Amino acid sequence: MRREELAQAALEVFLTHGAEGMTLERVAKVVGSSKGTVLHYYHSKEALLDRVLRDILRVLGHEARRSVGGHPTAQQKLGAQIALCFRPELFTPDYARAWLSVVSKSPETKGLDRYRRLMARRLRSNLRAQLRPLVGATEARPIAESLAALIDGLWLRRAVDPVSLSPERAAALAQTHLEESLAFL
Amino acid sequence: MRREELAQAALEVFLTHGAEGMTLERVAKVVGSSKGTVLHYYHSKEALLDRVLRDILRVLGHEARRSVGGHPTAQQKLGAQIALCFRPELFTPDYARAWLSVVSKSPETKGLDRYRRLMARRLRSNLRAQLRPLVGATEARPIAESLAALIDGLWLRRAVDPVSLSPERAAALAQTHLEESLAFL
DNA sequence: CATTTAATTGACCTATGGGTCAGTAATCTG
DNA sequence: CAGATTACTGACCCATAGGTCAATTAAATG
Repeated sequence: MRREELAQAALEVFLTHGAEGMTLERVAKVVGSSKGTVLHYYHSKEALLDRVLRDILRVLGHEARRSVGGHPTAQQKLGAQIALCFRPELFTPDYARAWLSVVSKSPETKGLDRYRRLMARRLRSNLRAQLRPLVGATEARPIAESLAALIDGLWLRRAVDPVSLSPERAAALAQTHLEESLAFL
Repeated sequence: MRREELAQAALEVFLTHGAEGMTLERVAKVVGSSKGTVLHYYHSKEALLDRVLRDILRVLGHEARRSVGGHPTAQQKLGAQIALCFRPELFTPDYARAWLSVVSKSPETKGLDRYRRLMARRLRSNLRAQLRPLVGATEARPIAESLAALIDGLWLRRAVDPVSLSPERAAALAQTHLEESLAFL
């Protein structure tokens, strides 16, 4: 159970300080312990970060299935997918910055790259899968690519400018882009 | 003249290793000198990084005026602006990663934040200014915002996945998005 | 209760990286 | 040529951060 407590603390530190800033000492302090204890349960920082990212991805995947799968039509599924990307409790400056820190650090660390790839691929392939029945396979790809890039760009802006872009506005921009793309066929 | 040489070397290191990875020792090694020498000409790493970013922004601004200003119509100006964003010698994995490292580091360093803001604001306001005569002031803003976010997202993808997105394809996606937005009025 | 097993700590090691400084070599200048 | 300024170096300091390890304490178990 101490392992879980530490994973929780690590997530907290990760969200406020990013991947680089998630130091063993900070994690230890949150749980009122020492660096040695953290390393007793996770043999390296990489292992701890791995655990944190795995947890995030698991929750996200679960939410995606729950939220997107509940709708019958493809349009509704797409809308739900976009809404999920910009859910106010998810589309926060903290999350955005933390994600950005992973993306920016991943080239030089092998473990992180896996999660970044997974995240990016999952979004694109989900969008494409839901677009296919609407516009066909050949048209689905560029639309999914463009929409995914737009979503990434909006997240990036959320990370660097926490005030001037609300979740609602971001979601609206993405939704508009999708509708315009669909109208052009 | 040694100052210029060092600025050049710093730019080189910055592009290959990012803002964090631009260490004084690496810069010194490029110019065949020692860390002390670098600090002799730039009293801190921050000052050196400042110089590098200032240079990049100056060149970019110059290119923008030259390339965008040369066209008469607003549509052509917008096309030129997009083309500039994805010029093959600019839209490189190195540039993208370096830029990303600045964005991701900027929250905790105030000097960097200035340049990030400048870069982001410049793109958005340029796009908006050229959109205004076409669609009016009220419509120009959301279109510029969306297009800027898409461009950012495409740069981000370039940074993390250097192979699967060519400059031409990225430019085409942005151009398509612009045309679809314009057609909806 | 005693012995083993797990948990926890803090001291210590190493590496990195920014920055300081005194001393030395080179170059300009009267 | 002499003296002053400038260029340059390497040794050193300090902080951070990951990781090791032996010793100590707590807990479980026969």
